Amino acid sequence: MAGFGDHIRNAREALAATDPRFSLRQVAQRIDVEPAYLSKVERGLVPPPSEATIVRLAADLGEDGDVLLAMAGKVSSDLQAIILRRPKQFAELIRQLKNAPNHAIVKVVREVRDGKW
Amino acid sequence: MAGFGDHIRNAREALAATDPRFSLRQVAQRIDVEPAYLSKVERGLVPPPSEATIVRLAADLGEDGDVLLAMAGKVSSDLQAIILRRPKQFAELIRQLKNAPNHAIVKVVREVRDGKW
DNA sequence: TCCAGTGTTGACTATGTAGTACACACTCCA
DNA sequence: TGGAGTGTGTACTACATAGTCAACACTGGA
Repeated sequence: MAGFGDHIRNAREALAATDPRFSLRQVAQRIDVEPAYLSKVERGLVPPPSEATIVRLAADLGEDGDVLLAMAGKVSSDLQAIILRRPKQFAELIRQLKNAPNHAIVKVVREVRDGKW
Repeated sequence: MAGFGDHIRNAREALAATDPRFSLRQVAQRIDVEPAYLSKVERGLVPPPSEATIVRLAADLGEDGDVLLAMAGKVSSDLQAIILRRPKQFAELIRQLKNAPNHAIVKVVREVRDGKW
């Protein structure tokens, strides 16, 4: 398993290779945490940051917020809020899709988007 | 808004009306918390319990676990686990269904269950 | 050569979460 | 009439979360 820390370190260093603005210290400053903390996060010495910090980090590195949150074992709170409004319906839907192939979910998304309901 | 505490107090007292096994103390004992704590939970003096405790409580009172968790502002961790395996797909799906009418979600559930994918 | 910028170490802290422990007061019914 | 069972008030605790802060050692360019 790649792990949250490894992933963002790799992502950041890839960017840093061509752009000095992606040093650990400068990223830390932009996302408003101490360099020491980001260093520990990247090396997995501390658990992944809070949702808000992960989101800022994802934005800075040009990564997908939902995916980065997932690597940290978290589900975006805006998704949670949607689920919480209709817990029964969404619980059933999600459990139903547990073992569905990826393309099935994508297809459902498309159908809903195209208003086939 | 009804609130978590009010809801379970109502549910418990309704059961207690015909069955003495649903006194606050006896329920507390079965779900393995102190009576004082359950008392405070029911009156909203403390935040709702942990997921595990809510699940035991729901089972004891014959309530829907997902709904009770939702009233506590929590999404069941087994649902989270499903989402976390494919964060992108589920994030898109859920956001797409944010404003969909209830029957649309139910319909999707049915279609998936019936293997229309 | 020196210093600006780099990553890192170790100690510490504030807030939130999820309760326990124990005593108190009331009621009812045997 | 007194004891079993009821709900409640107050104080306290253990652990997790989400970081800060100050100081250290290394490196590359002016």
